Amino acid sequence: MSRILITSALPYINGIKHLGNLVGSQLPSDVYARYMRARGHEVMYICATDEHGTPAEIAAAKAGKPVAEYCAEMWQTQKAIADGFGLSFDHFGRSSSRRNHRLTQHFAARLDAAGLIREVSEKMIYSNADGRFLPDRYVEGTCPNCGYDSARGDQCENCTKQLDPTDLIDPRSAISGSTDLEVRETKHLFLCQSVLAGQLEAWIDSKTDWPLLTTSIAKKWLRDGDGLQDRGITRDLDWGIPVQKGDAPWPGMEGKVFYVWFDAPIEYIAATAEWADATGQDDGAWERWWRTDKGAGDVRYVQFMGKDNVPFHTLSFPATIIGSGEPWKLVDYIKSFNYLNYQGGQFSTSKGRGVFQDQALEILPADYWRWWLMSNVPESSDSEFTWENFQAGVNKDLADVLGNFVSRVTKFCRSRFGEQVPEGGDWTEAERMVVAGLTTRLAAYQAALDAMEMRKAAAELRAIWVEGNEYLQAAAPWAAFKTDPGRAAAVVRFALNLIRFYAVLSAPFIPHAAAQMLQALGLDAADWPEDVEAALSALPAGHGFATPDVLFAKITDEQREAWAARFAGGR
RNA sequence: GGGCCUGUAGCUCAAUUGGUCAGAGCAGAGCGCUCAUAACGCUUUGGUUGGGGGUUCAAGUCCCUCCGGGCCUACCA
Repeated sequence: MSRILITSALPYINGIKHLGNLVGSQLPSDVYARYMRARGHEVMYICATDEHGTPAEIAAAKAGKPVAEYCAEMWQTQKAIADGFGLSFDHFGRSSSRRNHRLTQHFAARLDAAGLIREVSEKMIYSNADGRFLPDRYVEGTCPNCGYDSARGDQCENCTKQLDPTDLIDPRSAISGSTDLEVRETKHLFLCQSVLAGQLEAWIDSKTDWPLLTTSIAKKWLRDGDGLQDRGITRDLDWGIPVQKGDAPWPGMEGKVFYVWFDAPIEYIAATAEWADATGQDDGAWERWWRTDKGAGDVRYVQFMGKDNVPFHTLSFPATIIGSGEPWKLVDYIKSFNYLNYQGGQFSTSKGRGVFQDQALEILPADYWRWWLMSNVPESSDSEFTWENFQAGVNKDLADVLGNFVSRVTKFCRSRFGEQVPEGGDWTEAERMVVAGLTTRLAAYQAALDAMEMRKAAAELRAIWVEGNEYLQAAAPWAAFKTDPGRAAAVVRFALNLIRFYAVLSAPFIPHAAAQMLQALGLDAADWPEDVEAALSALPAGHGFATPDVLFAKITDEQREAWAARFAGGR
């Protein structure tokens, strides 16, 4: 048994996320966590909301609520949605927690003591009407290059020229539209990542088994231009973690907070501490996951994220950890994903284009989404959601191949033998062949999941389901029943055991349906099969079951068309 | 502008990292079965691997070039 620490990238707090946010971190990490638990490993699976930063403040203002209240409510909402999708976090924390405040301030103090923090004085745009400094992208104006009138302060969307907000002609606040802007001098703390660049590069180079996507992004940042740049880790905002050296004030930094990307990854650790608090345990309980001097030496730590998160997880956060000089656990493997597009374009929160997580759960059970998203997860390149593909995949895989198998076996048994596992007959060559085939398939399935190759794992699982249909067709218990009822009984007994087998193996991907299958068989739980032959003999003759309802109703053409129209845009 | 990824059957993806006639699922066609959610099984059509050039005994894989798609470029997160 090993100990596996799993973190999913933190969803940002400013509203309900669309499916793209699920597919690249939360779902694959959940499949992995469920699988590893099923294999008997000790798992700590952590996620949290990422609550700080300008967008959170703006979203709260739009909702007409104090930001703390807004975040608390949105956390509840996101938690409920995560539960709805069956995400099995050991703890779903908040980056605004007391634990994260203390830990973030602690890390800053350690970095400062190590000489890795320097003060930088910067000129920033201040909006008098908004009463706040504006990040570059929140300053709009006319592009000096092409004349586009809605260019942003970081880059002109029209001509793609990189800009400085002070370059803009007639600059205005993107928040209020106010032109009452001024340049103000402000002091910020920078993390001296450049000092650690050599260590970081050596560390990245040692990770030869990481996805290409992960290492290529990391190396790009390490080597581009003048190499890894120092990074500002503080902001002039109200909502956030106050800049302090541990418990002590930080002279000159009064009224400032840490940058959201500094405190967000630290929340992985803090959320584990929140978990210990919530379950009434002491610090040792979470430290044994995170401190290599306190028991985390044998932990394998895996992170899941979309590609946009990779620089912060390969460089900034490791710089924080390494720079602290303390024995915190560094990530062992980073599984990164590309983007999921929607019907030929991007999912768009602002345009209401695509399916949002709450809407997804309204229209279909979680397992439909889990299955399709994971069997089409963007592992090697961006992938695309279309309603046609979604309908075809779900109907064929879940309804026809798996659901119908459960249906045909249980209904046939009920009509011929009644609702208990039938007695009589013995295994023949046919059953032994299936056991041999499934043993090979199971090994491939496990290998894919061990390697976090989600598409491959899904394909193997599907192939395992198909074996059941092939077996039934060949064994034809409906024909055997007429001449040799004992043989038919043996086939049905074997097939009912296959349902149990499928429930166990499918649970990482479709936990709700798997639970229904077990429940129909009158079981609360079932162990992962270490031996296929034994697993397929687990249900004895005489064991009662209940013929389940249709496991997966098919998506009709009418539904598909209605949804395609509803989610085309304009939420 | 710079960097990275990507282009394989109508669709979605594989191909042990340079090594048998480039494979699977879906869709299409034919046959079979009748237990089942008109479900299942078997067989089968379909590819000059985006175009062109090069290296090699051997290229989907490496190099050059052109064309298309995408991402990143450090204050959105």
